[in-house]
Amino acid sequence: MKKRVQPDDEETILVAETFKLLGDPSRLRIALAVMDEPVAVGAIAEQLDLSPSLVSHHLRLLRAARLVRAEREGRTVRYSIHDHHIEHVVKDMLDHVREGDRS
Amino acid sequence: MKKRVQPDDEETILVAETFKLLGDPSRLRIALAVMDEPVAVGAIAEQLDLSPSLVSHHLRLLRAARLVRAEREGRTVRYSIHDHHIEHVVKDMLDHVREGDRS
DNA sequence: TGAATATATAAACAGGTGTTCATATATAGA
DNA sequence: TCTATATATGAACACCTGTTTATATATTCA
Repeated sequence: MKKRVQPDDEETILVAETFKLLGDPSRLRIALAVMDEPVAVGAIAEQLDLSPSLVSHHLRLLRAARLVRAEREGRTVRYSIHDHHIEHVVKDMLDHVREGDRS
Repeated sequence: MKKRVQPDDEETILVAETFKLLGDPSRLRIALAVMDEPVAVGAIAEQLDLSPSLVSHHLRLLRAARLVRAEREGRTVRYSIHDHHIEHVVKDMLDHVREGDRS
């Protein structure tokens, strides 16, 4: 129950790996696409104009890092953002980028 | 002054690029190292056991993305985290990772 | 100016990674 | 079972990226 502040090496690597997942445009778009509601793999692929195979590949990684969660419903599997935590991280970073443009 | 929610393609790529920067262990460690106070390049290199050259390389990227800021003081240049925004992003992600370990 | 220290930059290489294509698995309905 | 649809997985490849090494720039002090 002790609240550590500075991460050890293992945690640092885990955090970096998670950031890296969001560091790819396709994966980030997928994460954004499932932000509001559960979306099926095929629907994500259509919306983002990516192959279902590629979307599935990325979803597996995102899921392994608990960035998204899956729920099966018959033949389709719907993915959604894992929790509000991740939502905040993405939105905060978006705010950071938007603060940067002097337009 | 309009508050957009969904990023366009350009913003998405920028956000991804910024996440990618934090997605490398060395760069993340550097970002963490300058979290509390401005630290000189050489001091960061010593503390993290990285070459000054490598640290400088990474700092240039972090600086270009406004993740850190630099202030020169004579021969030394001290770097610090750019703002609390970035601090939150990193700490939130750390929390996410820590929620994951069932130990 | 010249030497010493602190950063920064350039080129090059090895290892990693996103994507595609082919194939496999899973579920539903007939 | 057979067919059709929705996801998932494996292998291969082209491109990218972190790191090293060498060199350059910047600042201080004598």
